[in-house]
Amino acid sequence: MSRTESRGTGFIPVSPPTLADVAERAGVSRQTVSNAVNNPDLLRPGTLERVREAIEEMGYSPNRAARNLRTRSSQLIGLRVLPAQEGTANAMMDRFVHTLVDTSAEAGYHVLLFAGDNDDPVGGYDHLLRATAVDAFVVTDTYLGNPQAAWLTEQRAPFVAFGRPWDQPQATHPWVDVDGAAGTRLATEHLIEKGHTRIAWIGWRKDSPIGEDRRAGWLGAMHDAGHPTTGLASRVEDTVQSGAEAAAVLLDESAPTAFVCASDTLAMGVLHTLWIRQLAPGRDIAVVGFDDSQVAQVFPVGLTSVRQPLEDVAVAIVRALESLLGHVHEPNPGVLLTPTLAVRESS
Amino acid sequence: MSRTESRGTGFIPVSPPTLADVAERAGVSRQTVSNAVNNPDLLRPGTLERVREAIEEMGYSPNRAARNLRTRSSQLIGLRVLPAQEGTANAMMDRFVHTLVDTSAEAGYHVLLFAGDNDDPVGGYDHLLRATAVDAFVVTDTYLGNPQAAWLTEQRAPFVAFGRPWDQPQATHPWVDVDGAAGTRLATEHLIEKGHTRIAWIGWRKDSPIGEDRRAGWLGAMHDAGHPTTGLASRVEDTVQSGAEAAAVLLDESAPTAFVCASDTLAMGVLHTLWIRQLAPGRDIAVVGFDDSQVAQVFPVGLTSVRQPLEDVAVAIVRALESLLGHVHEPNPGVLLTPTLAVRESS
DNA sequence: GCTGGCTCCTTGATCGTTCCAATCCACCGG
DNA sequence: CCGGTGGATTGGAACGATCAAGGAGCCAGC
Repeated sequence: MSRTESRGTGFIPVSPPTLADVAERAGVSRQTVSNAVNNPDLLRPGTLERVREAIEEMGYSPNRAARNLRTRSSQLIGLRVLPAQEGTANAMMDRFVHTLVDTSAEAGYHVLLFAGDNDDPVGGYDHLLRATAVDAFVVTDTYLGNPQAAWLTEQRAPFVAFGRPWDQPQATHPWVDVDGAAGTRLATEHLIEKGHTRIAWIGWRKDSPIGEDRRAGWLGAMHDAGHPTTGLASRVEDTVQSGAEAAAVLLDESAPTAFVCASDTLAMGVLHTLWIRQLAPGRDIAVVGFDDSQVAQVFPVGLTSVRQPLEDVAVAIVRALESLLGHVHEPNPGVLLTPTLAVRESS
Repeated sequence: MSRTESRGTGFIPVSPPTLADVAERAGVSRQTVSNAVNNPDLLRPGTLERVREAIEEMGYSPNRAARNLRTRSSQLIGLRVLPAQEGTANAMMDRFVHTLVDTSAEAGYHVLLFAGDNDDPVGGYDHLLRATAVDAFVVTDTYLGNPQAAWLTEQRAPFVAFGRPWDQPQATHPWVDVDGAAGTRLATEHLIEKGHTRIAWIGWRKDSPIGEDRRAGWLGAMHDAGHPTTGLASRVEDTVQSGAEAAAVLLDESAPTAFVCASDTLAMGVLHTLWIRQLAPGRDIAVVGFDDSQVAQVFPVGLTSVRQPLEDVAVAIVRALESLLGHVHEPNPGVLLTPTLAVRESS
């Protein structure tokens, strides 16, 4: 009963060969072909060879849906995408997603994107979970008060977070994060080494633990070096405009010679103010941003910026996912990676 | 035979309810529940109500794998992601992908990302196709000589291309593209309106049909206005450095008062040269870029840029996919959309 | 009263794979 | 010669949904 023959009639697309087709051709049973694919060690070398030839000749690939149904797994990892933010410098997700896709592929997984909805933060997760459409999630927006991590834990859904559980220190889910404080410390120490003593900080509002973390790096480095910090810190919204205004105020009131910013967006604001005041970035005033965005890279006066090791983050996340899905209990659920500093002309 | 009871023992995660579970609870057959989900019109209102209640109470969602197996479709759309390019201004894929995910979701599809490999341009496609892991593809990198479109056509795989089949005018696959020439024409006419007559062009090498298309828009607008173009065009690599050098040469030799560029990356190069020469963008020399990247948006002197309607592109692509997968024959396979101009201080 | 047609619902088969238990076979020691 | 052993292979069942037929039940019409 050759199925390809009975089906391959004219325009109707020929359906791909199945296990049974391959089995018939190789003169073995379905299960043997299945084993050849999944547990080659179980076959005698000769048989394996024969089956492999048949697979090759027929261009066989196991049907995903059937395998998923039987094994109750989809080999898919869900990643929620948020609305693209216009007017900010940050397009780092590109880098992260690409490595995530690459690394997942090596581990035998694909990445499934689904839409996020701020009104219903767990809706998308719920649907995919109940339909067993994905095996696990990667959660990237672990901002304060985000219910996703708690909800997923409650549902016993496997997931790995990009970002520490700031507001839930008792959380036990695996996470991977970048040590923001280490990044800003790196930036500040770099500036101190260049001879700066009055280094200002422009960061986010106090309710952002990520922002406070980054601020702590600047503060720590300044304290360690014995430099003053009073009047040198500012906390604003993450927009170019806010950064520009904060820089203007700081320049007027505290005469800093360098700026460390919580984001490239804010740094662009600083550069804007310098531009207006005819101050040359790097020569007159040093500026360091955060995220090493494309903006930092192509800006005429290259912007020195803290670069998150997003590739390493993605790799660590996939590792965590693997041990999670392989039912290997990982004793230490948290991974903290250290960023680097991309030094350019602005410092 | 209550399955949830027999399974929900202690730590073992309770498997989601199945069609049969819901059917038992609602006192109907499996098929009736299936119809309640997929063809509600077939049920009597009372029955439908009853089944819906059962579905609601049990939190039932159809198992994706089972449905996929039976219907021979995955409700997944494959999108190949390319390595993130560093040092260029362009992160427009973010915007595109997000809308694609949103629009696909409305049409009942999810987006599956898979890794691209330059050595094996069709490898990823081939695997997913043979495993019937996706229903269709969105092909974004339709550069010259790219074998994917032809290969997919040959395999009778459903796909929609973002980008015209430049080198294969006889291709019949559906595609959606942005009219680059219209964009640069818009940019050039905008500058002409501002009183400029010596408007220079900085574009890509001649072997890029997209680049030549964009160049044609500038050329056409200049001709129509009766302005000279000789010595005002330059073709270079798509890097900041090349853009800067080209701008320097053009300024020295042809004294343009404005630049239209094939990309924001090149425009950044122009701005670099202006910066060095102490020329103020927008006041002394006008500059227009292409893509409305984040760089254009956050640059201190906002960069006027041609903005591709990526949201509309994504919507059109999903429409095309729908009619493709619904076996509706679309007589006109090509959709050409017109970009807009995001005017900022640089012009 | 029987038929035909309609609406509403049910039953058995099927999609292509992997799990499970059984079978086959060669080899070995007693 | 027989039972035990263990590796290689097999056939049936199951995963959970939809498809394709096939009933009930009801009503109109002759």
